[in-house]
Amino acid sequence: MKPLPRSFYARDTVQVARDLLGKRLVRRSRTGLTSALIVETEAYLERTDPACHTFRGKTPRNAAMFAPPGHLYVYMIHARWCLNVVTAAEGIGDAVLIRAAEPRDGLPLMRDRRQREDDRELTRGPARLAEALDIDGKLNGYDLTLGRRLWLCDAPDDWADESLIATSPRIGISVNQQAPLRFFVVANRYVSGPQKLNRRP
DNA sequence: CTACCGATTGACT
DNA sequence: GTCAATCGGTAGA
Repeated sequence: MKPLPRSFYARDTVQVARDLLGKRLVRRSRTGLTSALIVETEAYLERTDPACHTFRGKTPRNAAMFAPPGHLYVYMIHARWCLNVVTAAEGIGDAVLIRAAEPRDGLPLMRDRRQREDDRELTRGPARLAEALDIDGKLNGYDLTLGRRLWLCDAPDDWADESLIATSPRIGISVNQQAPLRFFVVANRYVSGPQKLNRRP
C-alpha cells in the first residue's frame, strides 16, 4: 500500500492518464478506510486544450492545478465534487480527471455515504466516486504522495494488458470534443458514460 | 451586487 | 432516450 512516488505523476499527462487505469485509490478518513481500482480517466492539457480549466490562465479555483505533480485538484460542477491528479510539472496546469473506479474496500461505508445499495451506483462517475470516498473541497491541493488521508498505489495487475484499455472522446465537454483523451477499461461494469462510447475502437 | 454557466446526476418517458 | 435540480466560480455592472 505504498503511495506512488512523485515521479509517477511527473510525466506526460496522457501517459499518466493511461497508466492510472488499474491503480488503487485509497482513502483513510475518520469513519474508516475505503478503496477502489481506477477504471476510467480523462486527460486535460493546459497548452492545447480549451476544455482544460487552466487553458485561460490561473484563477483562485484552478490554482491547485499548478502545484507540483502528485497533488490533488478538487473542483465543483453542478453542485458536486470531482477529483483530479496534477501531472507533468509544477506550474504547467495539466491534470487527469478520475471518472470511475471499481469498489474494493469499505463497501458498507461507501453505501452509507452514497445512500445507495447498488454497487454500480457507488463509484461509477466522477462525482459519485468523490462522494463514496468522502472527497470534497477540503482536500483540494492535498499531496497524494504522503500516504495519510488519500493516496494512490499499485494494485494486482488485472488490467496491465493493453488490449483491455481503450480510448474515446471525453464526456460532457462543449469544446475540443473530438480529442481522444478519455481512457477506460473495456467491458468493466463501473465505467461511466453512454454505451456507444465504451466499445473498443 | 446580479446573471450566467458547467469535466453531473438522478428521475422520468 | 430526455430533462431539470443544484450551487460555487466567474465575469461584468
